[in-house]
Amino acid sequence: MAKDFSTRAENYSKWYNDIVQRAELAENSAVRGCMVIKPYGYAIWENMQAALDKMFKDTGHSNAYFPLFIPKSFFSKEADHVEGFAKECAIVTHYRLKNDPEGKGVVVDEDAKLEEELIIRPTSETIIWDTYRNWIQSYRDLPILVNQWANVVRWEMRTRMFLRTAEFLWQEGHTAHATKQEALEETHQMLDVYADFAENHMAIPVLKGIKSENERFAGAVETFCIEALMQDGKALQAGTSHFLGQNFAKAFDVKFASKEGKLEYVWASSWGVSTRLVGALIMAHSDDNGLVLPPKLAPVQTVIVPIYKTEEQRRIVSEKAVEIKNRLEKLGVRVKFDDRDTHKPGWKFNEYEFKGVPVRIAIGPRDVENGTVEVARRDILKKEIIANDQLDQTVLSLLDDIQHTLFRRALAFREENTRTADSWEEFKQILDEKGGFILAHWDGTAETEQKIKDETKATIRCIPLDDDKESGKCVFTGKPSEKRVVFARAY
RNA sequence: CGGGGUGUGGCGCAGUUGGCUAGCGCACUUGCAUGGGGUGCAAGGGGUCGGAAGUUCGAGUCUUCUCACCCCGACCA
Repeated sequence: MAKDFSTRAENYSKWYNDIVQRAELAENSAVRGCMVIKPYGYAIWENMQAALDKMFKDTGHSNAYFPLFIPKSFFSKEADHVEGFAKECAIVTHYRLKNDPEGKGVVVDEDAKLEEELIIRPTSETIIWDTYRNWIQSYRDLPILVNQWANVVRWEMRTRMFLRTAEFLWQEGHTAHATKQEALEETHQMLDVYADFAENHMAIPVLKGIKSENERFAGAVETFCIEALMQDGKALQAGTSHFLGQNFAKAFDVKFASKEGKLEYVWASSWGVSTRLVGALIMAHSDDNGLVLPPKLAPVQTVIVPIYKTEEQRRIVSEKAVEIKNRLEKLGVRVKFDDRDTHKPGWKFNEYEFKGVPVRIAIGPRDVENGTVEVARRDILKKEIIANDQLDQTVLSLLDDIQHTLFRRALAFREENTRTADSWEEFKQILDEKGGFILAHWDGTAETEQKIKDETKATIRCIPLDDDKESGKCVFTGKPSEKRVVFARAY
C-alpha cells in the first residue's frame, strides 16, 4: 500500500496532524490559533453532543444560553478566578470601524471606544452567577440545573488542532444548590456522567480523581477530573467537574432564604467537556493506517463500496447495494453507499480506512452471483466473505464488537503503561524511558509537586477517587504519605 | 515575550557564486484503456517567487526594512 503519511513511531505529533488533515477533521484557518472544523470532524462532535446532551437531560438539566461578552468588572470579583484567566483573555475595546483616512481599507474608529471593555468569555461562571442572583431568592428557586453549549476563547500561545486552540467549542454546566451536600453530589454525578460517556461511547478508559491544588480550576474549592492515557504515553484531561463551594455566590452576592428563613449563600458546581475530546478520540484509537473511530461516534458506521467493470454490472451491483443500505438503515445503522464513479474501489478502500469507518462492505458482480458480500472491520483490519442473508446480524454484531474491542485494547494499553515508582530514580527512569501513568507517593504539598514538575515536566494528573489507601513515603521528599497519586506528562 | 527556522502554481518541494522561455512530484482538466486494495498512457491548464524600497544592463537569487507563519521554551482544557 502506498503510504504518504507518518507513523506513530516515526513522529507522533506529525502522525496526529496528518490524521487530522487527511481524514478531513479540521484544518488551520486564516486566523492564528483557530481551526476550521470540517464537516467530517464536526459530525463526530455532533455525535458527542447528542449523546452527552441526552445524558444531561436524563439527569435533569436544561440548556440555556448566556452572552459571549462579559463586562471586564465581572472578572475582578472572584480573586482566584481573575488570576487564573487574566493572562489569556481576548478583549473588545471598540465597537466601530471607519474608512482609513489614508485611503487603505478600514481602521478602528477611536471615537467608538467602549466605556467598559468586554472580555470574550474564557468560561462563563461570572456572567452566569451575575444572572443567577436575579433568579434566586428562596430555597424554592433551587436547584438550578443549567447547561450551555457554546464557544469560548482562551488566547493560547501554542496551539494544536482540537487539543488546544484559541477558540474551542464545549458545554459548560452551571448549577446552584441550597446545600453543600447537594452541590457535591451534583459534582460527583456529572463526573460519573463524563466517565460513562468516555468509556461507553468513546471507548476510552478513564481514571476518576481529584485535582491537586496546582491543577485546580481557578475559583473552585475542589476540581474533579477524568484522565485518559494517549498512545504516546501522555495523559489527557478529558473532562472536569468542579465543586465551587460558595465562592461565586459570595463574589456575586447570590443568597437565598432557607426554609428556616435565614439568608444563606448558594452552593455551586460547574462542569465541562470540549472539542478536545475529538483529539482524545484520535490519539486513543487510531493506528498507522489512519483514524479509527468507535462505532457509537462514527459519522458513517458502515460504508458500501461497489465494484464493477461494465455499466450493466454497475447497475446490478448498485441495485443490491441500495437494498442492503435500506435494510441496514432500518436497523438504525448509519450507512453510506459510495456510488461515485470518479474513484476506483481500491482508492475508496484506502479513503475509508483512513477516515476510520468501522465497517466496510464491498459488493461486486461475483458477490451478486454468489449471494455474498465482503465485510471488513477497521479495528483489526480483517475481512471475510459472508452470505448476504447473514449480513444484518453480522454488521450489528461487528459494530458492537468493534466498540468493545477498542475499549479493551485501550484498557490493556493503559494497564501496561501504569507503573508504580517507589524511588526518585525509578520515577525519572520510567518517565524518560516509558511514560504513561506513574503511581507514586506524594507528601501532599504544592511545593513538592512544583519541584517535580520543574525537574521532570510531570504533574499530578489526579488523586484517585478509589479508596486504596497505602501508607508510604513521598517519592521526592521522603515525607509520609497515605496514598499513591497519579503522575504523568500531560497534554 | 526569549531562542531557532521558513515564505516559489491548490499541497509538498527544487532552483539562491545574479543571466535569457522559473522547474519537479502530488492534485486538477480532457481523451483512451482500466476497475475485487491508492490504475496506466497521452495531451493540457494554472505561478505578482510573502510585501516594500534599493544595488544592477539584468533580481526568485544580493542589501535594507517590513509582514506572515512554523518549531523550541514560560502559560493552559
